[in-house]
Amino acid sequence: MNILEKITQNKASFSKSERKVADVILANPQTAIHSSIATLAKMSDVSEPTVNRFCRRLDTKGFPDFKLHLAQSLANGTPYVNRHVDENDGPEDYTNKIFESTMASLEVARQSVDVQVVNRVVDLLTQAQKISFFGLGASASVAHDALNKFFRFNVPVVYFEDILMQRMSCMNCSTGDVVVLISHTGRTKSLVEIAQIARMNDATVVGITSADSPLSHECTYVLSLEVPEDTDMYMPMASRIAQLTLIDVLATGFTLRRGNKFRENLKRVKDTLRGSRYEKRNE
Amino acid sequence: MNILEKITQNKASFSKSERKVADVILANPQTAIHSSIATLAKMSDVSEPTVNRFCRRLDTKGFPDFKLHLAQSLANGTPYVNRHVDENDGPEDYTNKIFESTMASLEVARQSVDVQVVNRVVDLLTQAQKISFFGLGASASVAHDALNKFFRFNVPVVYFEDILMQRMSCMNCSTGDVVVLISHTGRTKSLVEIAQIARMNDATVVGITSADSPLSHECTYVLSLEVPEDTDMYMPMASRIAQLTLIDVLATGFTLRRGNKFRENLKRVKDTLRGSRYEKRNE
DNA sequence: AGAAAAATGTAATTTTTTGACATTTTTTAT
DNA sequence: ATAAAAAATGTCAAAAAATTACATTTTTCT
Repeated sequence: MNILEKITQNKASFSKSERKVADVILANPQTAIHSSIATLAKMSDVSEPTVNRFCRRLDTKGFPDFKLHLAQSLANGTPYVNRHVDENDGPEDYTNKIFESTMASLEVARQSVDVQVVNRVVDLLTQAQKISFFGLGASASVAHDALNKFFRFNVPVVYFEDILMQRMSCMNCSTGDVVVLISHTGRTKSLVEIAQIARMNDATVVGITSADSPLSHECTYVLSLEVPEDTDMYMPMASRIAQLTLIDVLATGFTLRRGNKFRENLKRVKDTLRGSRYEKRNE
Repeated sequence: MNILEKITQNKASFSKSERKVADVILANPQTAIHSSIATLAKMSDVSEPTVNRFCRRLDTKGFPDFKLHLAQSLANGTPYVNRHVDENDGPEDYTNKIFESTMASLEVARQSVDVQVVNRVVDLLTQAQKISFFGLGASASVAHDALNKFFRFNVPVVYFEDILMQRMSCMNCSTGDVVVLISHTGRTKSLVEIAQIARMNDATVVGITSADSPLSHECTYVLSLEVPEDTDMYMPMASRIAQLTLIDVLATGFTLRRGNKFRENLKRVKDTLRGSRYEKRNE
C-alpha cells in the first residue's frame, strides 16, 4: 500500500512526536526523501531515533528503506493521496492538493463501483421509455450534466431542478421509465420522497448515492460510491466528480450497447454544433 | 526521465567496470534498491567508489540518491493512461477505462495549470462586486456547479443557461464585476460575444478554456487546461471534470484567502441544510 | 615503447544510521 | 491524589554506509 496513505491513516495511532514527524513528511514529501535522518529530525523538532522508530512503525526496515517507499509513493503513476488543504498553503500547494485528492478519490470510487450493477443499469437505460435525472444542491449539476449526455442519445430524457417539478414528473411515471436519483449522502428528504413516488408509479429507481442510506433503501438499484469527502471544506467536492465519472461510465455503456450505427448518430449530433462555433484553422 | 531507461541508453558510453554495475542493476533492480553500495560493488565485482562514480555519471547526487531514482522508476506500476474504450469491452473494462482515463486527464490538467494565474484569479474573485458563471452545453453544468459553490460564500453570484439572459446580464456589468466563462474548445460564438460585451462594460473576464482559442483572446485572464479528449465518444468527458476540479481549486483558494471566521460561516450554511435531511444515526 | 590520460582500486575520512541505555512523560491502579 | 508501571523520548556511542583523496593499474595515443 502507498506509504503516504498509510501515514495519513495511521496518524491517529502515532505518538505525539511521531505525529510531528508525520506532519513534516506529509507537508513536504519531496523534501523528506532528500533529507538525512538528522535533517528530518531537526525539522520535526524531534530526536533522530524517534524518526527511526517512526519508520519502523510503518513496517519499513529503517530510515533508508522508508525513504525508498516514500520515493515510490511519490513516483508518478502511483495512486494519489488525499492530502488535506492547510491554512498556510500557497496557490501551488492547494492547487496540487485538490487535483491529487480528486484523483485519489476517483481511485477509491473506482474500486467501490459494482460493475454488475453498472451492467444492469445500462441494460435498464437502453430499454427505458423515459429517463429522468434528479439531484439537489451540489448533485443538481451532476443531474444537469447527465441530461446533456443522454440528450445526445435521442432518448426522452428529463431533468428538473425544482422539487415540485421533480415530484410532478414522477407522478406521471409508468412502467419502463427509469428515474436516476443523485445524492452524495442519500439523506435528503425530498429526494427520498421522490424515490417513493416514482416507485409507486411503477418506475425503476436507480440511486447514485452512498450505500445503506435512506435513499438507497428506496431504490431498485443502487450504484454506491464510497468517496471520502474532506469535511474541513464544508463543501461537496470529490463526491460530485465521482458521480460525474459514473455518469460517463453509464453513458459509455449505453453507446456500446447500442452499437456502431448509434455512434454515427452521435457524430451527427456533434456536427450540428459546428455552425455555432468558430472553425479551427488547421484540422 | 526513467533512470532504468537512462541506464540502458547510456550503456554504450560507460566504461568496462561501470557496465558491470549496469548489468547487475538491470538484471535485478529490485535487489539493487535494497542493497548497500558495498553489496552492490561485490555483486558487480567492482570497487565501491566505482559504483559511486557510476551513480554520478547518471546525474544523481550519489548512491543514495541513485537508489531513490531507481525506486521511483520501479514504482511505475501502471501509470494511468488514456486507454480508449473498445467496442468489445465488457462493463468491467469500460468502467475501469473511464475512471483511469479521467484520472490520467486530471494529471495532465494539473500539470498544465498556471498557478500564477490561479492566484490572480482568486484575488480577483475575493474582491469582486458580483461573480457570473456562464457556460453552454456540457460546460453549462460546470457553471451550474460553480454557482452552487460560490453561492455558499455569500457573494453575489449569477448563473444563467439562457444565452439571452447571459447577454443581458453582461450588459449590466460594471467595474469590479467578474465574469467567468467556461468552454472546452473556446470556439463557441455566443460565448465569445459575451466576453466582448462583458469587457465593454468594464467587467473582468476570466476564461476557463483552451489556450490560444478565440475565447481566450477576449479574456482578461485565461485559465487554460490542456486536456486530451477522447474524440471517439463524440462527447466531452474529461474536460468537464478538469474544469470542475479547477472550480474546486478556485473555491478553495477563495476560502483560504478569506480566513478562518469565513470557514465558520461555511459551516453554518451547511448546518442550515440539516432540517432537510434525515439524521445520521451514529455521529 | 613510453608518456599521458583515463579508469579502477585501497584505505582513510566523513556522514549517516542504528542500538543501548537513561530520563522524562503518561497511564493505570489503588 | 499518588505511586508504580508502562510508554515515549532523548543522549550518546557504536556500527554501517558512503564518500574522498590518493595510489595503482590499464588504456590510449604518438
